Amino acid sequence: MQTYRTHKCNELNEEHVGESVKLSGFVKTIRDLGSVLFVDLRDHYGITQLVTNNEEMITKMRKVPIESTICIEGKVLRRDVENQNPIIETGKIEVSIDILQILGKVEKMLPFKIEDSHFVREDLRLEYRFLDLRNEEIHKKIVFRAKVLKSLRNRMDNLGFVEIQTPILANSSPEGARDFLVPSRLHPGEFYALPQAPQQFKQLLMISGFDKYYQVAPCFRDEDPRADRSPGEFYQLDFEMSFANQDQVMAVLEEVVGSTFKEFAPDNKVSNAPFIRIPYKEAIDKYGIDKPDLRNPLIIQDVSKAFENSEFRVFKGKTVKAIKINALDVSRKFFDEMVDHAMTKLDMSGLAWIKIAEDSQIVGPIAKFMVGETLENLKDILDFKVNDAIFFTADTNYTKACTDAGAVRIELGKRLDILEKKSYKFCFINDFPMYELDDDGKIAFNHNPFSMPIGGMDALLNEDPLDINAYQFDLVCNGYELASGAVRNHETDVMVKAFEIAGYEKEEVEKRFGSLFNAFKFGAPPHAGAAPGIDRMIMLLLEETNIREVIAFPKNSKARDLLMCAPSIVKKEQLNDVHIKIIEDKK
RNA sequence: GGCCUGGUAGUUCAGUUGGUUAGAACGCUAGCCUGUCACGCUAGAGGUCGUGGGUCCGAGUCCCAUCCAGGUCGCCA
Repeated sequence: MQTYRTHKCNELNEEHVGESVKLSGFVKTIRDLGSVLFVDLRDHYGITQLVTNNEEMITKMRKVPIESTICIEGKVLRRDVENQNPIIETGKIEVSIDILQILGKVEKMLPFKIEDSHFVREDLRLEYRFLDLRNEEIHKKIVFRAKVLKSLRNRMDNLGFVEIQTPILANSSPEGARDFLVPSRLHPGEFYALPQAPQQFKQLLMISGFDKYYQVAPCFRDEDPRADRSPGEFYQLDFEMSFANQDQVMAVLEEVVGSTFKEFAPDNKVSNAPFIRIPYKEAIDKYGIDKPDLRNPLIIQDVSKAFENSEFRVFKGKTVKAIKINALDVSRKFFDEMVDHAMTKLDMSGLAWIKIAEDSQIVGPIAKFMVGETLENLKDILDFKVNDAIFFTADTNYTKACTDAGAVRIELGKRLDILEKKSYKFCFINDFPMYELDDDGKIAFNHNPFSMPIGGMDALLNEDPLDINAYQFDLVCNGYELASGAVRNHETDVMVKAFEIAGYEKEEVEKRFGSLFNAFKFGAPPHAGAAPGIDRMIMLLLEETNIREVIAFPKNSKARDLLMCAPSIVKKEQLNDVHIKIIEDKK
């Protein structure tokens, strides 16, 4: 039986000089100097330099294509001081190639140089992902991910959570994204759905008395991807707690997520618990978005009042939002480019701005309207000084004025380079509205319908639905939504009422989530939970902006697996088995 | 589905106002080289300029269509 190695490629050092060793790995590079030849041998652990000046061995080694796997036997040799390589762990020694065995030869031209794979176009990298992953930098990210996962599990275990696996072949979810469907062979015309989240299962586990559940849960959603959103499937650290309130769930997130960031980003400033809580409405007001990047110091202010009696028709009677910046070093060109960006990229109808010049004069395209009462009011609200500049967004629709300002705030943060460096700023966005008006002006759930309305039945009966908030919150870090959490609604009468307000009959509720609804009738404990996104956490920790960088085998932006060629056409027999007939797309 | 950006050698890219034979670097092949570590040097091979139409004396370059890729909006509690 063959043994492949006595040591890994990161292990040998001066202590081993003189020993006979056996190493296996990938040929990273061959440096052929004629009468002496060097090989960098790479494995998962590190790199060791091999050397030979034996003519026969040189000839043999020259024929080994780069990236082949080889096994060598040789002696550990000390390198002269001037020939040492401080960059690699094993830089003080090298190993002679006395016996060479080629284990796996590269037979085709490599599609790209392994060291450069990070710069290669993404679809080619994904097609040859197994080579891409050989790149040490990319390799490390996957190992890093494993360490984070282990740490997360340890933290959950230490807090007394029990890991329980829930079905992958599950049922179609009543709310949210499109499902991935799996046709049933045994039951013609019926389908499983891959879970968008183990939401209903984890609630059932609470009713089963497991008290604290968690799971590194695969979640499947058939939606278009984004740079920060994995196509098709992703992982959440899903957890749920019985007899717990919102603060207790937040405390778990602070402990688990916060500490994990501190552990894996030791050079960065990480928010201390308790994380700041920002009610949803306040977030929209101050940041124009429900996932604010708090590294950005700019805050949006409401200046509608200043324009109530203004002659400036574009603003008069509208919601007007303002962002004040220090414009000491900002050129006219900066303003023009911001306006251009707002109109072309942000799809805004315009972007107004003024600057307070050295002589306290207001300058800018709308400066002439900044007079009298308007100016006095603006000064009161914004407290601006010489060299400040102010950007305005205005709209008859309150939310639109806010979100426009939010987009401008983000862009200003980027262009002015004022984001706090090396820091992870966490906050909770809470008090999400229970309902919103849909496109037809009807009352609809703003998020999933499982959350407990704040105020319970009393609120549902006596308040304007649009004023009711839910025990529903997000954990946000540096502008990314990291987790969603909620106190669940475990009271059937409150649930029926909640659905009634959204226009659903009781029968509809029982039909769409019958199992859960029925289970609630058997002594459900109040429960609450959350689910931080694991891929996104790791992406943030590695300071990546593309989530596919932290996934071993990601799908591309059209949800295709370019390596395994999925999805693919299947045999007719397979379709017959599951009672599926393909209908040609008529266009 | 909408919008933006891109597609030129195996890879990453350049290619000016439309003008002769489409270039560079790295990789690949062959040769030289005893201390390299992104080794160096010499030579060579390698192209349907995504695809299909069009304008023009002439298209990598301009126009139209289409495919592919990335981003973004819709969508995603």
